[in-house]
Amino acid sequence: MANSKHDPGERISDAEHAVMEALWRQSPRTAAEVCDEVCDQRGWSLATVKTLLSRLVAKEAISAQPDGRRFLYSPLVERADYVGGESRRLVDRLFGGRAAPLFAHLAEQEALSNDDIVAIEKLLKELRK
Amino acid sequence: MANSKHDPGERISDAEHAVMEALWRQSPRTAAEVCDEVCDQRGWSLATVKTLLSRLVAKEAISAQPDGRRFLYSPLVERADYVGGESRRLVDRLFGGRAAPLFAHLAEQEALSNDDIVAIEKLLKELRK
DNA sequence: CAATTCAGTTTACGAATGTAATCGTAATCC
DNA sequence: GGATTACGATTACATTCGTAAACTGAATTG
Repeated sequence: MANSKHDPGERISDAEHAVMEALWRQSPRTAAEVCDEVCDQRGWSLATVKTLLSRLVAKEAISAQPDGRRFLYSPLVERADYVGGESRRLVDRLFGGRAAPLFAHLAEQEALSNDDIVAIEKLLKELRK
Repeated sequence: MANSKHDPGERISDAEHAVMEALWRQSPRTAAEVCDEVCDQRGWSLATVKTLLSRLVAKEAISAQPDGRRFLYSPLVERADYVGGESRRLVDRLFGGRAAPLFAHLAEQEALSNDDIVAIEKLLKELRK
């Protein structure tokens, strides 16, 4: 394996993931700033965001740098690692670890747009070199 | 949208999914038969399987046909629907609904074997017709 | 027919999750 | 400088999940 910064060890939940996305988009951020970005979309209160931030700190998925009396939160887990892990999990669970059947399914469900197809063909060309 | 038989409405959990897989492989099945197939792999007791079967019935993910004093369980949710739904969820959550980035990630993580690549190219050829 | 066995149902119980409210305290505003 | 604000920390509480054990009633067995 090449480069995994920090395992969260414990898994990141759905709600927590929304907070991670906000921090991946920009960091470091205060709790209030994160709330600005997610509270509306998810119908959350600031208190909820604070809870989620604490839990993420506990899981070592993010760090909290003291800044005066508050904290600036930053991701410890990289988005690429998280996304890779989750993708892998799905492929393992549902497709016996093979990616091709996943694509077959996405294709069947018409989840592949023309843009997707073009993009993927380009990728394949790269890969087979 | 084309054909979805039965939504489970509630989501199928990880442990429940293992039971579903057993029933998708073959059905109808009794609790004991399901246990034969999964208890070893997961280190579960028969009691656990019974609980999971009950919960799946409650979620209307499977049916229970009385057969004498026991039940024969069968999936109500089709595997293709479940798999499609889960795949879609992942793609939506992590890739903004676009499949191409998922593909890129799998490629980067070397999660694509040569066989996968060949299979996917074949699929793409079909699709663009 | 009484005892045992077997199948489903009910109850259990701790950990994780979603979603906050409350508390304690440091800073800031009149 | 007392009141109000702004934060994080602590506590809360209903659900879901994982993992069973206990219970109940029917069937089988001796």
